Amino acid sequence: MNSSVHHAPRFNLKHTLESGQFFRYAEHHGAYLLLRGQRLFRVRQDGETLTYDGADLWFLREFLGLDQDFALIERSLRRDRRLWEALDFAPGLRILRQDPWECTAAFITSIASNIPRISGNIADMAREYGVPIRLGAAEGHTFPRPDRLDDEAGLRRLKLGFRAAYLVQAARLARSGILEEIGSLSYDDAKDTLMVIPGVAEKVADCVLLFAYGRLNAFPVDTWIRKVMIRMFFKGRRVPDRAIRAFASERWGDLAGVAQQYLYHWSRRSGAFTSRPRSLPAPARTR
DNA sequence: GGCCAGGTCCAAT
DNA sequence: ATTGGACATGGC
Repeated sequence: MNSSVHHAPRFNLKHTLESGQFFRYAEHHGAYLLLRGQRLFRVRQDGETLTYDGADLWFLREFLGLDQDFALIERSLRRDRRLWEALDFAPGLRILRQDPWECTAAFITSIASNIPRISGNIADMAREYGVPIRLGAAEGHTFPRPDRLDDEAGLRRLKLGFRAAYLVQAARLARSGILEEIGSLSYDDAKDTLMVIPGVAEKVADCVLLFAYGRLNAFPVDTWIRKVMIRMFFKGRRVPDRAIRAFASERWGDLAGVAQQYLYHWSRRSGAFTSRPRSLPAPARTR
C-alpha cells in the first residue's frame, strides 16, 4: 500500500477524533480508518508525523484543519487560566472540517442520544443507503447523499426513532441546496438558515457551523457544556443557554467553539464531572 | 426500573 | 418570553 507522510506539529489525532465531534472512525492498532464524503482513508500518528493513505494531502489538511494557526489558537486560549486544565488534558485537540451534509445528519441523529448509539445509527444508515467503498482489505459504506435519505419508515426500522422525520426533512432541504449558501453568510444568517431545517435548533446549528463550516466562534450548548459552564462560571446557578452562549462569546470570542470542544472532552473524560458514585451499597431487596 | 443521553417542537402560562 | 411534556430507543 502506498502511504504518504506529513509533518503536523501541535496536532493530536487521537484527541481530535475521539473528542465527540466525529462519528465515522474506527481505530485499529494505532491507525484510524476514516470515512468522510466519498472517501475511505487511513491515518496514523507517530509523534509529529502523520502517515496516511486513501486521500491526498490537500483533502487531509482541510479535513483535519491543519491549515488553522494552532500556535495562535493555543496562545490565545491559554490567556484564560480557567481553561488550562482542559487544555492540558488533551493538547493538540483540533476542530475538524466535516462534510456539511454528513455533519448535519449526524447531529440531528445525536439528539437526545449518546456517542456509541449515534455512531451505530450512522453506520446503519450508511450500510442501508450508502455506497460500498474499500481501501485495500478494509471496507465501508459512504454516508448516503441527500437523495437517498427519503425513507422515513426505513429509518424507523433502523431505530432512528423520532429523528427519522427530521432526517428526511433535512435531506429534502439539502437537495434544494440550503447547505450550499451557508458558507458565504454571516454567523447569524448562517445559523438562522440552518435552523429552518426541522430538527435543527440552536445546539445542532452550532455543531454544524463549528464542525463543518469552520466557524470557530460557534458554541454549542449541550447538557455537558451546560453543566460545566454553570459550575465554572455561574456559581452553580442555572441560567438560560442564551446567557451561556453570550458569556462564551464575550470571554473567548472567535475561538469560543474551540474552548467548547476542550471543555466538552475534558468534562466527559477526565472524571472531573463524571463523578457519579459508581458503586453505592446495594439497596436491600424487598421481598 | 427509572433516569438520562452532544435536543427540538409545540402548547400552555 | 419562559416552561413542561412528548417524542423513540438504549444503557446503566
